[in-house]
Amino acid sequence: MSHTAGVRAAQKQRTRQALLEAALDLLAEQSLSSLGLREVTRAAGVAPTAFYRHFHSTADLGVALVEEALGSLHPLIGHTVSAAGDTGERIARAIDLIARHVREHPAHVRFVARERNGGVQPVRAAIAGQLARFTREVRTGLAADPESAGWSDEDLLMLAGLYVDQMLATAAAFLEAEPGQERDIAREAARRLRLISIGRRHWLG
Amino acid sequence: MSHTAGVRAAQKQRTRQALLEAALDLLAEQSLSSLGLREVTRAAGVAPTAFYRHFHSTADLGVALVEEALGSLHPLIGHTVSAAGDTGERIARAIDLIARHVREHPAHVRFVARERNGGVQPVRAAIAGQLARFTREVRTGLAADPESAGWSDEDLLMLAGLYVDQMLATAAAFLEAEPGQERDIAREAARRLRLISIGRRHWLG
DNA sequence: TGTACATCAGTGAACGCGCGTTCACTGATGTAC
DNA sequence: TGTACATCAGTGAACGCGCGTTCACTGATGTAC
Repeated sequence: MSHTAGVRAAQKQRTRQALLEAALDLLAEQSLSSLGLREVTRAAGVAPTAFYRHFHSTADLGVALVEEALGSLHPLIGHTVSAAGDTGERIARAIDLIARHVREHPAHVRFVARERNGGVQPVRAAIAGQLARFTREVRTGLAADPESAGWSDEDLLMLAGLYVDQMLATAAAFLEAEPGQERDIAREAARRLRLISIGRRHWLG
Repeated sequence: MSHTAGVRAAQKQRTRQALLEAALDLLAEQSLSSLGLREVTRAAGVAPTAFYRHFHSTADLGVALVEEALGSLHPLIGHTVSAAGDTGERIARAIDLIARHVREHPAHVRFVARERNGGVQPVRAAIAGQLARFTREVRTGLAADPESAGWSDEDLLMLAGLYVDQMLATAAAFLEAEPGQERDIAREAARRLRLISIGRRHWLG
């Protein structure tokens, strides 16, 4: 393990990860614009000054969290949109996927929901950028569907945006749910998606 | 003007209003969870300690801001939902109304969008409460429409929720708009509402 | 109308505390030969 | 493999500053007679 290309680099990554995780933890109960650098380093178990070896500021750390929270989700999107099955099955599967993601990564989801309209501009911009990418990916998935024959690109983007917004709203609803309410939220979300699907089917003509 | 029932009370109201306005101003660029009491009193031109004569904390002030931002909107809602005209006209009018409201009260709208998922629980709860009220009011408006014959109350609530979420998303989009982009945002919002209306028309059967 | 007392919105000094940032440092890791 | 030097992630002391909260106060407004 002497020259495995970076004992030092690996340790640096570990500290960076500790900072990100400590921050995410603290963000369960506050927003980024009130998150303190000392708070984060204290929770991560390093000296305050170590922070500067990794980030310029908490806003900078926030942008890194956006990448961590949303960057890995892109493959999943295309997969879900272009899945097989009839409308009802696809809706059920999409909602299941959201529910599982919220269960497994509640802190990341909360962070994105909170900072999407939050007080830190670069983070807002980073989230908007990722969501715009999701919207384009969903659009591409929808375009491949025979049901989209005759649709303009503009209309496909509109529909994709509607779906992406709906995903986020559903995720946020799962987050706020009392234990036991999840089924109601899933049913309401399914109904909304069904209505949108019906609108889609009758959009032309 | 000696005993017009409250020179003192009137002055107190004026100070309270100055605090609310100063806070709203400061919240253009940060979120409530990082808003300081001293910051607010400085901007309002009173001593820090004066704050306590009006609010327990900035969270308490936030709840008052929610009331100010959303409380007066309820009459407007019913009015808009049960307006005359065909679908296209009603959609155009609703979006116009949102655009004007955002233009006239940008700070209030930004505050609500930001704190809806923000880091201050009582404020989040207050906003959720107001939005739930809006949803019920829209539902009542929709129920009066002949097009809603045969709809279950659950489905009407779902549709109302979809509309309310859409209103908020549109308002948030107007807020972020560069000058000149407003028309594009209005067109996209109209398209979304049209698709939802089509879904509504074909929901049964 | 005039007087004497009560109320209470806003003041200003003081407190202890945690903040972000600077700086020179240490010592393990990396590199050249 | 061994040695000598360079790099750099993390440290710890120190700084000035603004924070939220307490307290006793002041003086205009309100009330009772």
